[in-house]
Amino acid sequence: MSGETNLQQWRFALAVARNGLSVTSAAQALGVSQPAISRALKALEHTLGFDLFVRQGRALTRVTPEGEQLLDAAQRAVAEFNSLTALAQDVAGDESGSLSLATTHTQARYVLPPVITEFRRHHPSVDLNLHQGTSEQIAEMVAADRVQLAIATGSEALFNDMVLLPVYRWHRQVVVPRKHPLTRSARLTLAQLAAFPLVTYVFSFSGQSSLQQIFARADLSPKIALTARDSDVIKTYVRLGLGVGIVASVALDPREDSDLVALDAAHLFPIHTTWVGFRRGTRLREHTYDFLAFFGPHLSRRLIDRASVDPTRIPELFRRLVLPVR
Amino acid sequence: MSGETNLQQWRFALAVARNGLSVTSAAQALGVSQPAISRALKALEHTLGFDLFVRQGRALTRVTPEGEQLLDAAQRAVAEFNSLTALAQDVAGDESGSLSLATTHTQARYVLPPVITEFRRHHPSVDLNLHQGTSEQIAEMVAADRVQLAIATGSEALFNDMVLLPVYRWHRQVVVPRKHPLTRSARLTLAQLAAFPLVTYVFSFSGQSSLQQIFARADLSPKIALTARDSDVIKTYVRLGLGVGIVASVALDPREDSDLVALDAAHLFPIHTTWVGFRRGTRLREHTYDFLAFFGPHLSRRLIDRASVDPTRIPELFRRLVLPVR
DNA sequence: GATATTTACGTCCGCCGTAACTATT
DNA sequence: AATAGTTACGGCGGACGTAAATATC
Repeated sequence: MSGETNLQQWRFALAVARNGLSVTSAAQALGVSQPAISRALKALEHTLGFDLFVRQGRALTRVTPEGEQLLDAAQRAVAEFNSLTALAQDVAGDESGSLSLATTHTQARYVLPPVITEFRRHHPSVDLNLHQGTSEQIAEMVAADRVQLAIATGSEALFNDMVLLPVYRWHRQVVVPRKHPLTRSARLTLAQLAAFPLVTYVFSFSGQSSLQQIFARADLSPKIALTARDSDVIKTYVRLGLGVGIVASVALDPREDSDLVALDAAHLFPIHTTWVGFRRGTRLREHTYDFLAFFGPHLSRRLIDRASVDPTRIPELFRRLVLPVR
Repeated sequence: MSGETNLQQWRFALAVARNGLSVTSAAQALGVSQPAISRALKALEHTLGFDLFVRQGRALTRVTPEGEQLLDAAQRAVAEFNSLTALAQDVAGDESGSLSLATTHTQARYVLPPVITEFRRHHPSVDLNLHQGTSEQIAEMVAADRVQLAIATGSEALFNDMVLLPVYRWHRQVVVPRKHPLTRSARLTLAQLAAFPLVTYVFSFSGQSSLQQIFARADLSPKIALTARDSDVIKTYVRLGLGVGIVASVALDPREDSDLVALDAAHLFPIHTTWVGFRRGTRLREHTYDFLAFFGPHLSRRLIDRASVDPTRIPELFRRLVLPVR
């Protein structure tokens, strides 16, 4: 190995690895020209004396075994340097900076607005980037290092190497128009529900603990009138009488949705936990700690730090905490 | 904070901190000109927006509180980057590089020669730097990051933030010329010893478990004929009949010292453990693992890695190991 | 006046972006 | 043809060393 490598080269290589082995998208993600990446990568591999990526023609097809090892170590080095920078800014009392987060529709639409408002009030000069997407898209943004925080419900398996902190729990509610037959029922049952066409989230019908399976276990197979990606669409179609809606409890606004009747369904479906996550090895800025505290008041700095050090202890650390149910 | 800091700046700042806040010696240690450090430091502090060092006039007198925090984090970042580089070289199968170690006279003179020989045979292209000094000097070299490995006996307190692995144990032996009265004694006692002037190491008479105290506890106060810094000097004066020598057991060579008689003194003085240490957070090169294995065959890669991860477990990890006594 | 740090200056090297080129589909 | 990566070129900026200046003791 002749010569020195530098952090920038590793940053570039990591960006390539994280952006589907595409030099172009890595360049876009980092805001540099594409030749810059291409050249730096070549120089890096040259000083290393071996390749990090396998090429087919000019395209990168996969990471070499050596690359796996080194990119892993490089990730740690880059993370450590980023932590240093974050610490420096905090010590400087520098209020600027950015906070980028990715979350789902329901969180962005119903849960986060007051949190964001509060945050902006305390940190007006931090520029906030909120990205909305499916769990998969959120996971992708995290993987490509485009966001610092991820907020989602379930799908923990998609977020490897992250520290996932439970924030609050919610259950499903059934929504129907006024005067719907179900409003006369004192305590809903699955059988009653299954008698009507259902309108609910797309993802509620796939996966392990899907609604499908819950009904199936009771030997019921309800008709699905419509699956949507967000609660607003669901409520719209419930209003049109298309069927009975099943939405997250947080997605109901007493005022806005006063034309609808919400029926408790906590006893029918399992409870969900919404979490917020960040990459392991990241040092959070002061303002990020603040954001987390606004989001979940139990998320004290002390608790977050402990969880960061050893994420396997998270269940234990949160066991005694009574998370709010919304 | 405006602009970016870079690793080099932090390396420089760390070097200054580690070299007694002297810009000049930091420059020498890093092999760069002194203005380079001075300038980089100024630039770093400027982008940070606050000072890392307190100045009195032009001289640096101490580290600021902010500096403490940041240099600590910077150390981690730099160490992580160095680890990356070390890994890269190993993955490249790069046999070059260097291994620098600091140790005491006894180790350098009696214990290390075969280790070094073996090492050179396996890694002829690694250039080896062996520095000899007192425990304090060794600690200083470690602190200034001028050596990767330190080998010493006792003085653990001087080597903070290091991983210290026990290698072997040794006891003291009494050496006298042939026909010395003590050679007739079957089993030495402190009282017998105290009847003669003693010749031994300087450091054996200072500190916690010094010879002085051992004799004092037995109400004895032997006459000290000479204290030397190395065993060769001691043996020389024993040969001249100046007194009875007390040396490390490893410092006796059956052939070379055939004109002297060695008397067992293991029952009189506490046993010592010689250790080898390296800074926490360092990633060792392959050849360094090899060196350690040659030095202490029980120092397997697995054991070293475990000890590195959590040095507090070292006593536990080594408990079941029977260290050789020499 | 000696020592250590800072400032000044000239040079060089490295990295970047634009643009042209090339391989692959 | 379009897409993605590489090579070529010109320019800018950062970092270094030498040398001079300036504090500080």
